[in-house]
Amino acid sequence: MLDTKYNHELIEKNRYESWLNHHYFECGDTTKKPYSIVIPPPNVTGKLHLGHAWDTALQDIIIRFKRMQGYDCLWLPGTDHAAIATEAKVVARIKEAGINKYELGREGFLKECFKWTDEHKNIIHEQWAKLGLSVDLSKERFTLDEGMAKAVRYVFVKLYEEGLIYRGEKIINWDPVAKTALSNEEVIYKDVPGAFYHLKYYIEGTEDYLEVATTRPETLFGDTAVAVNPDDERYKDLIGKNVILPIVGKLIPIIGDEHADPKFGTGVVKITPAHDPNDFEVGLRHNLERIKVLNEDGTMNENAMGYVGMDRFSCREKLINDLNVQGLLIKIEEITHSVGHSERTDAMVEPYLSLQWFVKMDKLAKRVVENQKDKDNKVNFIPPRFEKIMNNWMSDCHDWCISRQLWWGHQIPAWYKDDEVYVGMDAPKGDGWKQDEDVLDTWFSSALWPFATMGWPDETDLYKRYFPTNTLVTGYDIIFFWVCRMTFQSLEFTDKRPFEHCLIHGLIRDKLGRKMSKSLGNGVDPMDMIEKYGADALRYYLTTTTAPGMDLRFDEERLKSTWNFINKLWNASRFVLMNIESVKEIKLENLNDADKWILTKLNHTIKDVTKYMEKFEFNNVNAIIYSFIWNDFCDNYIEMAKFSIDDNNTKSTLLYTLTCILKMLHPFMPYVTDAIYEYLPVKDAENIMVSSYPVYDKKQIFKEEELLIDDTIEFIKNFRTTIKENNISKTYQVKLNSGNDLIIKMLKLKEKLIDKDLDITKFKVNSKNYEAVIYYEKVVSKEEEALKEKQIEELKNSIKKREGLLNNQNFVSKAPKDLVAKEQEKLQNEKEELAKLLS
RNA sequence: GGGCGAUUAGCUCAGUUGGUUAGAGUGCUUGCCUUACAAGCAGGAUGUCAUAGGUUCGAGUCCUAUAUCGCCCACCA
Repeated sequence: MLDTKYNHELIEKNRYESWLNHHYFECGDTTKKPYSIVIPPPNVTGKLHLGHAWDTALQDIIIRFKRMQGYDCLWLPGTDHAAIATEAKVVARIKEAGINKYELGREGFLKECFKWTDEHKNIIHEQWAKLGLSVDLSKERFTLDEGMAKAVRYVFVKLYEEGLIYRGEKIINWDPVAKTALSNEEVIYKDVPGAFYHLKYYIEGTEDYLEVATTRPETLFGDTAVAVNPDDERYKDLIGKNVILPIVGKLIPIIGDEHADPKFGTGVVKITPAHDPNDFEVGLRHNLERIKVLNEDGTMNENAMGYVGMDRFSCREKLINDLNVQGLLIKIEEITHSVGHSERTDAMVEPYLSLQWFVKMDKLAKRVVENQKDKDNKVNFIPPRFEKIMNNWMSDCHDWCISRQLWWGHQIPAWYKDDEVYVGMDAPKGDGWKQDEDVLDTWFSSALWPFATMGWPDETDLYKRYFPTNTLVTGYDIIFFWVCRMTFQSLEFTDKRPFEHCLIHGLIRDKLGRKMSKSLGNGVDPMDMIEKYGADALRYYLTTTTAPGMDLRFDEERLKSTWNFINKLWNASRFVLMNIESVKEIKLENLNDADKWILTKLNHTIKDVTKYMEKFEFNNVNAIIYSFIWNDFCDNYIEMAKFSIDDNNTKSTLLYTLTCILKMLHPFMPYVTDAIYEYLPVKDAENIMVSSYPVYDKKQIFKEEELLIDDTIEFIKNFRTTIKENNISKTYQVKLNSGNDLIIKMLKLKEKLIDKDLDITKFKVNSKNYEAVIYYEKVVSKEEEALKEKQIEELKNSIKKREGLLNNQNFVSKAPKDLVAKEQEKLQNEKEELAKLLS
């Protein structure tokens, strides 16, 4: 027997271990159809946050649902080495011990990274267990494991051979703190206060100067031209002449280039090809020299003359001062402009000329867009609007900078000897070859996740059976980083989409709608919430409160009310279990009206719930199942069942309905449903998670009884409302013109029934089939008189409106017939009601 | 500059292909310790569905503008 109170802590304790011991999460039953999901591997950088809890709960719901529907389910777990993020954490950790990574050396540092990784994998495992995730741990992978390394090398080599990976000197985003290149996607643009410095670039041999505005004056050491628009009447005659570069004193040409926008600023742009992507392009067109002025750590290099070694920002300050002294500074215009920052280190990113590896995107991206036009092979986004995001990005994206000047990651499979480059799976034979020191962007390996984790490039059984995967679940914030890249790599290398469905969820925000972040201190630890309310409540709350794709404002009050819902389920189960001990087998025969009614409602529920489960609309699942359990099952059926509780048919119905409820809730709240299921005297499986999902059964639809009990409930409600609203004292008597046994019992009318009219205050109560007159002694107060007046007024208005509608020939002829009939019926009812009030 | 989303009860959110009295939870309120549950039961009140037009017999829902908030992308010398 269940305890008197729902105790999530007690229920969830040790249950996960038991599931593991039974190997319920493991895939491999080849008699069934396969269904697969790969987990978005969390970074091994820290603990899981609420977003992870949401994301993984969604996946667990899908996988448990499919498992119960009879699929052989693989939910493949794993973690991501998170190159730059983890390296930054480990660097910080060893720094506390007073060590820097260069002292440790590459090998020693990687050892530290693996140590860190193991620690965090443990934390993640514990948290997955707390959440109750039914991942198949026997298939767990890591983005930096042997198999992934093989796949990564294979892909790199292939793309290189096809000319889709190349090495080139380009302007990339440089993080001076992590001292590595970044991809465009790893740069976060933020609006920060800055300034436009207006400088004088004197024209050679004259007293005239060009006014040049720049936000980064310290780059002037790398200037190799100033550009004006060739159509700009103000300056076009100057093209071909030279200006004197301030401070440096050397001559640089004035060139004409479309890049200079006559309407922007002064219309004159200084050109620094090594430190600006646009200037780089200008430099190419005009064959300009590229002069770097910065070191990797953001200090000024030897080209910065007297400023060598200074940090870029102090250099800027001093330089402006010096320019001012020399009369070369015209003005400083304070502005707010958006400046790129490193996603991980938050350092201001420096556009920087550098030799890096790139993935050429045109062809790969085009294929994604093409594939999305193929109905049978596209990735189906839920909600569909996110497809546009992928298509837009894939239609206009730059080459992907994939090399990182880090140690933690997949080392680039390229070897150099003098001017020779060798790219291959393994090191080339012969002496003198040196492997590229850099590693790959972490997303390069994550992009292969859905197939590389299954053994690809080998044609393993796992790969053949479970790839392509069925569904991927992730947040909209990583569509660019991950979903797009998985899609193009999958199409390129397997000729298949990586997943059939892509369920997109939003971000978790705090109650005020702000992003949860460390700096705001508004983060909520999912483990704290599990401790307070249980994993079941947290999962149900997270996955059912918003529509797909929407952000979620975390509201602890609502989580609390979810706990109440589970408590309700618990108590309903208690009631059932207390009364069905004698049931040895479920027999649904000789049922009474109420039994038939709940079975009918149950089957409607099963049908709708299944429909919405298939569509991943879990908020709609909640709306249906919540009201079925609370309103239909608890408030009405259990109350009615109390009158026939000794009847085995009612017992069977109670048990059967509860079993179906538990099964429908199981994907959402695995712990409590498993615990209650264990107590059922009759069950169809050794464990609820391997039991079969309820199926809609037409034979359990009893239309007539459904209407009858619906009407009975309607009548009971009307009766209670009448009593309450009219303040009718408990001594009332009732003449039941037409009623039924349930009405008498539910309303406890037995002692109050009379069979003749009385000449005292009375109220008529009715529903479609039933009618009663309530008699009681009461003087009507003024308030009640006023209320009555108001009701009459409202009814009259409503009747007038409805008559208008029904007199409208357009409506009568064009609207569906049953709708018109319904309206007529409503009108009739209203008229009767009015007559009653006026009597 | 381009795109996307949101705007519905005090609060947090639903609202299917348009169907005529717009829902839930919470909060508020009235009465109940009715032996599954007071973390509950039985009732009640609360909305110009952001604004303005339009289409339609009928609009929260479709169309066109506008406003406010948020997000993404691009640009920013």
